[in-house]
Amino acid sequence: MTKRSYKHASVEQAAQQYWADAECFRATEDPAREKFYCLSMFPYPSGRLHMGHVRNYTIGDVISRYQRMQGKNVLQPMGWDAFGLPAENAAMANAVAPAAWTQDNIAYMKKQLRSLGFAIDWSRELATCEPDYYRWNQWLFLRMLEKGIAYLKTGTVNWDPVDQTVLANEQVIDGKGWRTGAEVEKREIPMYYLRITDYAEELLGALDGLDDWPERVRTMQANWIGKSTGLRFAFPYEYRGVSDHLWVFTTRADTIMGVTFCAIAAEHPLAELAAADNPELAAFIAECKAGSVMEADLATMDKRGMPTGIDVTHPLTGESVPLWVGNYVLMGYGEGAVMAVPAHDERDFHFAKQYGLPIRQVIAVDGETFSDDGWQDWYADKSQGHCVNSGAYDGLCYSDAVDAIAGDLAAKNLGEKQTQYRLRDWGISRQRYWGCPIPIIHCDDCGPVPVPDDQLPVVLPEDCVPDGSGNPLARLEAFLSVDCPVCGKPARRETDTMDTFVDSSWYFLRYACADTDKAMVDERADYWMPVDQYIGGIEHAILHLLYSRFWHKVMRDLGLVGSDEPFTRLLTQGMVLNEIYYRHPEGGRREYFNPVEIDKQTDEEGRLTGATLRADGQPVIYDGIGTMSKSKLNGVDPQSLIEQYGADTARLFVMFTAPPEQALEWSDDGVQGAYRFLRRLWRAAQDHIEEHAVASPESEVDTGSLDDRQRDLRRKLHQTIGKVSDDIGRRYTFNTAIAAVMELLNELGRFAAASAQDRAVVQEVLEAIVLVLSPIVPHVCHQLWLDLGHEEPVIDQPWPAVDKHALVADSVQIVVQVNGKLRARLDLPVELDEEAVRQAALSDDNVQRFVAGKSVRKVVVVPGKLVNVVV
RNA sequence: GCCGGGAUGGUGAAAUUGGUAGACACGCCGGACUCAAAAUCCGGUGGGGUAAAACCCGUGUCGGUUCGAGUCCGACUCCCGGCACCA
Repeated sequence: MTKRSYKHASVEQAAQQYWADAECFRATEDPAREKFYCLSMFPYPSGRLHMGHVRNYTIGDVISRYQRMQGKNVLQPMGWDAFGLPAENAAMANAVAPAAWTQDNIAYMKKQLRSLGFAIDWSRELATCEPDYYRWNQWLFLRMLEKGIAYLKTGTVNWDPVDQTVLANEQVIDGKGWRTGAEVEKREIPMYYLRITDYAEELLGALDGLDDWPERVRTMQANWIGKSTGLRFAFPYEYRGVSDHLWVFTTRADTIMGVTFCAIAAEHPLAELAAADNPELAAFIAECKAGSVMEADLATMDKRGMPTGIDVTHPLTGESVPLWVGNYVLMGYGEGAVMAVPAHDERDFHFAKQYGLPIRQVIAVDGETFSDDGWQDWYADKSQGHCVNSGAYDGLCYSDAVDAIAGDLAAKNLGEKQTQYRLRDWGISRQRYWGCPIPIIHCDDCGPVPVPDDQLPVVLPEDCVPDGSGNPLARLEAFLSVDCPVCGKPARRETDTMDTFVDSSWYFLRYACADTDKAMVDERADYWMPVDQYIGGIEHAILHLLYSRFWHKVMRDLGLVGSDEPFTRLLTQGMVLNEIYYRHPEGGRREYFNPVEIDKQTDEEGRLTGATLRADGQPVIYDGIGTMSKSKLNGVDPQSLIEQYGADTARLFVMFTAPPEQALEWSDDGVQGAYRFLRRLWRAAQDHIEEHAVASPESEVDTGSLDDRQRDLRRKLHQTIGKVSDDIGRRYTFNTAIAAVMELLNELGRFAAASAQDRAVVQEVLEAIVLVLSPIVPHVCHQLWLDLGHEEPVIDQPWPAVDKHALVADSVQIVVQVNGKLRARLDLPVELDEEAVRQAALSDDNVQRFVAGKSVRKVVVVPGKLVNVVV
């Protein structure tokens, strides 16, 4: 029976059946073997896979299968980041419990993942919404409370005054509540925080050791931690007969003599005090409390302020300095108060111009003239210049001035040098239902009391349907009512749940020992950890990856894990982007539409002029392109692609279309090409097998008696093996690896096999192609490997080796340039020395045309590559 | 606003260490096969120029370094990601 045509459905089903029956992907701890832990960021079960998932998990699968062929003991697990806001939104929209919605989604998406043939050990599957998992969030939280790493303080949240509920940043659109359209307010509430700032120094310093992380991620984390050394110092003041100090922090102590005012946040105690008998100021402070808490909003709003009427005293000059309330000063940073030096801080400059406050130059740069008409960048450049108008400090450079000023303030007990971090402690309290309950009981007599370990887990009731106004747990008496563990009196449970980043900060440890109910992690975690390769979207470069590092170090300090860092090598996948369309009905919430439902109108140059919803023909708003997300409904479901072309084509296409780190605007142009390639490979193999079987197979290539054609093909083959090994193993440029194999297959197509030796070479080429493609398109390679005459499956084969003897070539192409412009290409024997190459280049006819009549100033020879004649 | 990244043919992209710009594909054009279509195969395809070549121009914009710049440096434009409660 011949297998003339490629039937992806049956090929893929058979391969997947084989892997399942043989339990190929079940990983077992084996200290004798080198382990490789390959981890992809687990998905949020939003409903269906989107192309970003397919890309992410295909990358992980290619690396896993490649490492397996390198002989490693590979673990590739999968699970579900199952708590989160979209489940509550779905509950509101469809009146279905988040738990049921989430379980349905998991079941569907798991089926989709299985159909893609990923080499996943499903026996370790977990979901963060299972009590067996989240009880350990609660357990570790209690350990953190004991160690003082977790603590209670107030934090600011977005408050919807109509729904009487806390809003996520995502639910605030243009400063208004997404459902009610009401103007959002800030509100202070008690929250639990984790002292990530205690680990700031280690989190920063250890970035240097993460050599196999992308440079950009390390830079972003370093900037996020934002270490700066500066001066914390005080402006003494007297107000209503009380003497006190206004403390501020600055990194520019050298400009202290240029202070012309100070500014405090609206929430600063001094502002409240001053507002007590100043209705205008009270109104302004109330105004400052409107709007969202998002930093992007705070940083882009109009800078506004109002004087408090209080004067503070400059600690060095004794001058009176007016104190303002500024809407741009954040209570959460530093002291909630800043010194303002309009001449040398751009924000202060514009604020001073707006309110007519004095601007005093105290730094000068030779050759530059200061003018308060407009801002110039050198005003704030601390790398040049010296102090002026600064009395005793005149002439000093930045660092000398800072030292001198810090010394003088320290002598007066009014200041000290301080290291400051931009990083803030991690607030984990969420006023939401679908999350891990915070294990605290509130007692009128005893205050907040930790739930005793033997009462864990605090199980989240699963039959609630949130309605958008507050947390349904707060109305659930069966959950709320509990006796105080300390005094036994009736008390109430905490209703806040944990930030879902807690769930995702340690799930990779749990995969190593998902079945234990005795402990959070056991000794198997130390076999698999650290993760050798972590793969996930670049959008997680800071928060998730920083929180995980922090959590890991806390667990290390509690003696639970042996490693310092969780992820050895990191690959940050570029986002898969798609167009975004929405409508915004008057007074209602935004309604998004999937791009496949949209008809676009363009002008003759292809520019978008309008867009309408196909269903009703009415216009929709185009909102640019952006990441595929549940909330913007612009995801592309891979299902139809898999059904039409098969998993291998889907995998090949996403890996071929762009390098993994690059962002990708979604288009399925080119899927045909991937499918065509697999069919060509299939037919090339089947044609060969038929012929080979008929004309007595001579399976071994006799490398001692090759003709030129055979040698050329084998050279191309071994060049390709070398390139693909480097592209997959080191560079992670899967697209160029695939292109190299395509070139090889094209060359094979031009090779007419006549003799037994020809067919042996063809067999060698086909086997190598199947081996190197098997991590990318494992199903078709599984079948072809068997068809090529092997008993053992390709999954258990070692990666092919380069035959260095096959790479040897007689001639090399040398490029000849004249003044850097290409003028000739010469095929020259490889053994030619530099002088001979120079002569050959100069004597070329076309080179002569450009050299004739001019004098040769210089000849640059790059051996084996290029000659550049400079005239 | 701040931090990080990106921009190369009609399209996705390649060029790994400063050394041939556009590999490999998609699309399109032409041809073969076919009663016809699909599929498949062969050829062409950055722009200008030529009978064909030669040659000229060309990697977001402007400037610089270099024998030589897509690649390095400076300034800018636009797009994407993150900004602590989307995950």
